[in-house]
Amino acid sequence: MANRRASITDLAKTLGLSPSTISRALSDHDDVSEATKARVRQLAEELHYQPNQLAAALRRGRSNTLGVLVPHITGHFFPQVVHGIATEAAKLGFNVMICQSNEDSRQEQKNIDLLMNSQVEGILVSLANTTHSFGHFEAVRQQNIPLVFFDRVVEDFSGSNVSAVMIDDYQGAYQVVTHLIEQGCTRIAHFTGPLHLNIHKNRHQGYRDALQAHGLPIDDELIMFCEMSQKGGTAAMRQLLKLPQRPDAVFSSNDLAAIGAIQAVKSARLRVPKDIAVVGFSNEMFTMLTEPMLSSVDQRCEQMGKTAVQLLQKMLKSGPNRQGPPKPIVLKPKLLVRESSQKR
Amino acid sequence: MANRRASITDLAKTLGLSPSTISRALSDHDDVSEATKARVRQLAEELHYQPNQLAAALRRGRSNTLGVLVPHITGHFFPQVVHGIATEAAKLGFNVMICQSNEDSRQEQKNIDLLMNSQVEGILVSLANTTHSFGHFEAVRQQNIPLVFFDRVVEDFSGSNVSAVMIDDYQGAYQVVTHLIEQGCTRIAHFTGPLHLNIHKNRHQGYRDALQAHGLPIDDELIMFCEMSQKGGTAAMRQLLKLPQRPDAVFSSNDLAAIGAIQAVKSARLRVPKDIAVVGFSNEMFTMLTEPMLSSVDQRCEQMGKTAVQLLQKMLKSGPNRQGPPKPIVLKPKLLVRESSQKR
DNA sequence: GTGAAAGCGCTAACAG
DNA sequence: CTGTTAGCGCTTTCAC
Repeated sequence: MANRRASITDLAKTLGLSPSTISRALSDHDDVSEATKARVRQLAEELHYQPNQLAAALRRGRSNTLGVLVPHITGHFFPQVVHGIATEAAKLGFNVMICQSNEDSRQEQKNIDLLMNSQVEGILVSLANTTHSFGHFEAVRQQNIPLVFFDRVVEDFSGSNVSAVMIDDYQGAYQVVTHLIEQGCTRIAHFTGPLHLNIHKNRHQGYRDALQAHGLPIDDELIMFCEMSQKGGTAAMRQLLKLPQRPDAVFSSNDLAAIGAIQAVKSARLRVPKDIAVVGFSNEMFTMLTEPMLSSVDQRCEQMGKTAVQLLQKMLKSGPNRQGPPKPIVLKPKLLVRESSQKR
Repeated sequence: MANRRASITDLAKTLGLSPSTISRALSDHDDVSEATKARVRQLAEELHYQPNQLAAALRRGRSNTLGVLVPHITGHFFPQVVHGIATEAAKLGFNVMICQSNEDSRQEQKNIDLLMNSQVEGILVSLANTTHSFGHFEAVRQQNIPLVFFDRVVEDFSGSNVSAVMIDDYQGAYQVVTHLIEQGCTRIAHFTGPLHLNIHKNRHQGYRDALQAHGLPIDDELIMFCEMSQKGGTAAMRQLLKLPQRPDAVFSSNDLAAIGAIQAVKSARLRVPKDIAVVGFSNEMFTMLTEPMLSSVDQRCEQMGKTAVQLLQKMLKSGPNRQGPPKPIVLKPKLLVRESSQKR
C-alpha cells in the first residue's frame, strides 16, 4: 500500500513538461516562465511533492548535512553544546546527524566512518576520553572534510581543514582565584581531578598562577586530588577541616564537588561563605538551587556549539586552499559570583 | 585538491572485475569466491574505500536513518530521551537525524518535511507545546512512514503506522500520594501547572483519586496552581503556611517547585520531612543534592527513548498491513523515596 | 524558455 | 561464480 511519493518525473508527465523544467521551476530558476512555475508549484502542492534529498545530494555531491560526534548526550555540558550546534546548523540550513562514542575510542572510529559514508559535509567532534591515537581522523583529513574539534580537542592534530573551539579553563580558574583573593581569602584550597586531563591541568595552573601573581604561597596541603563528585568533595573538605590551620576558601574544579564541600562545611557548623567561601566550575543548573547559591564559572556551552558550526561553515566556504589552517577559537569563560563566595 | 574517494567503479577497474562483483564481495555475498572477496577487501582497505550511503540508500529505497523531532535538547528530560534513542538506534543499526522544533509548531512542520525529504525510515516526535493542529503529520501517515510519538503525544491521531510511548503520570502521582499517606500525612497539598497540559492533568487526577481511595477529603485550599519553578514553589508554600491549619505534606508536580517549597519550609523554621514532607516529580539530577534529599518520581527517560525506537522497528518490520495500529506503550514510573518524605 | 541526455554511486534482476 | 543491464530521483550541461 506504500503510497509512493510523487517524483519530478511524475510531475513532468502530468504537466507534459520535461523533468529538467520541473526541477528548474521548483528551484525558482531564472529561465523558467512565471506561468510555468506557477503551474508546477500548484501541482507540486496538490500532490504533496517532496523532493528526495538523497537523490539531490547524490547528484550535487553535497549532502547539506553536518556530522556531530560526542561522547554522550547526558549530563549538563554536552546536551547544551548539541543544542547550540543543532540550532545554529538549522539556521544555516544544515541538517545534523548525531552519534555518540560512549567514551569509547573504537565506537568513535566507527562513527567517524559512518559519518563519512553518509557524505556529511563537515564533522564536529568532542573526543572520547579513551582516545589516544588519532588514525581515524586521518581519513577525514585526507578527504579534506572540514573537521572541528570542540572542548576535548586533539592538540597536535592540524591540517588545512582542521580546527578547534575550546574554552579558556586557565583563564576561568584564574578569575575565580582572583575573585576569592579580592574577598579577602588567603588560604585557598583547590579540588582537582587527575592532571593528565586538560581541563584539570589548565584549571589547576590558573589556580597556581593567580596565587603567585598576588603574592600568596602555594600550599600543597591545600591541593586535594579527589574524586570530583559530591562525595569526593565532602571527603576532601573533611580532611581540610582537620588541618591545624584550615583554609578560608575552596575553588573546586567542578560544581558537584563544590556542593559536597559546602555540605561538609555546614555539618562542621561552619558557615559558607563567612568562614569558608566556595566556588565551583561549570555553572550547572543546580548551582542556583543550593543554599547558599554556588558561585561558578559558566562555560558558554551553547556558544561553543554555535561557534563550532560557524567555524565549520567558514571552512566550508573558503575551501581547503586558503592560507594555513583556521585558528582555533578560545572562548572566554564567565565568572558568576553568587552567595557562596561573597563575603559581604 | 579534493581527494575524491574511491568508488566501486574504481575498485572494479583496478581489479579487472565488474562493479557488481565488487558490490557483492563487499557485502559478503554468498556467491563470490573467497579469493575474490579477499582481493577486493584488501584493495578497499588500501584505498580507504568508503561506501557512499547516499547512493546505496537511493538505490535500495531505504536510508537506514531515523528522524527525531524534539521541542529542544535542553534541561533534563529531552537530552536523556534523545540519549536513549540514539543509543538504541545505533544498536539496531540506524543513523539518527535530530531536529528541534523550539516549541514552535511552524518549525515542527518544517522539520517533519525535512525529515521526510531526507527519506528517513521512521520518525520519532515529541510535540511542541504550541502544536494544536496536526496537518503536518497527515503526510507522514499517508506515506505510511512509521511514526512514534513520545511523551507529548497526539491522543486522537491514529493510523496503521502510528503509535506512542508515554509515561503513566497518573500512576506516578497516585503512588506518591499513597506513600505520603502511609507516612501518616493527612493534609497533603498539591502544586500543579495548568490542567490543559496532559502531564499536569493526569498527575492531578492521580492525586485526587489517591486521596479519595484512602478516605481523605479533597481540600481546594491545598491545591495550588502555581508557576512550576523554584520561585513559584516558594511562593505557593508561603501561602500554604499561612493557612489556619497548615498541610503536613506537599506533592509537587515537578522537582523545581518542590525545592522551592522545601526552602520556604526551612525559612519558616519548620522541618522537612518532620513537619512537612515533600515529594517532587521527574527525578532531576539535583534531587540528590538538596538537604534533605528530595523524594521524586523517575520518568524513565532513557527507557522511553529506547522503547520508542524498538516500537518503531517493530512497525518497520511488520509493515503497514498488520492487524490494526500497534498499541501505545505506557511506561510505569518509579517512586524514589528519599529523605524529604520519610518520617522515620 | 524548454527539452534531451548523461550520470552521481550503488544494487539487483537476469543471464550466462 | 561473474558480468551485463538498468535505474533509484535528481541536476546540469548542451542544444534548440
